[in-house]
Amino acid sequence: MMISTKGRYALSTLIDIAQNYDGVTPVSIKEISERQGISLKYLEQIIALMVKGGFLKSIRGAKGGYLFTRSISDIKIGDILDAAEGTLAPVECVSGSNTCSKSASCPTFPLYKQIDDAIYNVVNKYTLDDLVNDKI
Amino acid sequence: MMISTKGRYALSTLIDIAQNYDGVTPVSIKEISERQGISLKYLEQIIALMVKGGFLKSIRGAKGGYLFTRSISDIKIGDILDAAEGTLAPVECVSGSNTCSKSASCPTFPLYKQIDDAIYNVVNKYTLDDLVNDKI
DNA sequence: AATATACTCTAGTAATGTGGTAGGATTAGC
DNA sequence: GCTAATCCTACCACATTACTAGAGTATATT
Repeated sequence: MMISTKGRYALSTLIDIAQNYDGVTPVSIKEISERQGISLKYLEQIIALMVKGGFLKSIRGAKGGYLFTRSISDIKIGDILDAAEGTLAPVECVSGSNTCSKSASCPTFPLYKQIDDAIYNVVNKYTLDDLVNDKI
Repeated sequence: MMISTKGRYALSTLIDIAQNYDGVTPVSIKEISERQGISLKYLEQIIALMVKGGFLKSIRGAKGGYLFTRSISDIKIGDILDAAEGTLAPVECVSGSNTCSKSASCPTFPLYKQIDDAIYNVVNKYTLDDLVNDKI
């Protein structure tokens, strides 16, 4: 399973916020936790990754919660999953910039690269808006 | 990393056998272990998966080793990786036959399904022969 | 027949990653 | 000042991964 609960909960959480934001009051972790059935404390950590990733901003204190920093049609699924999981690379040798030094002579490298490309091709094709509004 | 050492070693091992089989003497674990830099004992277990998967057959005793059961152009990469890893599914809900029961109403399911399809589309497009002879 | 070589099977184990839990500090609305 | 909420960091149980180890079985060669 290359996408752990972190990535899946992150996606579900952002979808939840998109669907439940009334336009005024920020969405609290407690609400999301109850609706999605995710432990409040674990969710805190996942949401922290989403804030760090720049998708959400927080409003502290009573009546606080989270809001999107920009339109959900500007947030790519691949960016969310990368922020939550670190990377979606199928093997380390094709992970981001640290491409393996022996790749030129490695008979398996082109395969791993194609798998990696295929995955990112899908997740970078869709935005959060596509998921929320069933455009996929 | 969705492809662990098991899957990677399995692939490298099969490629090694294809490249080093002289047409007469079976290829021994010891040889492969030395060439590929994989512990002999760990390799035993990985090769056992390849025998179980039907790609290799063993010749026991002195001068024994392993041979392919069929042409390497008839062995799909996806089948090798499935035999080694169990599954390549990115999330459990799209893994083989045990598709999630709530998939119809799940906003993320179509995404996971597309990722899964994209991965298998690549690994089922190539055979071991393609990797051995740089046709990829 | 003895020996060495090589596969077979099963158990154990260290290191790592996953999926949390816990507690307290900080901030802001009322 | 009380309460609701985020923030921060430490800790921990469990599962998986990546091996190591050892005893057993088969067979080619001498």
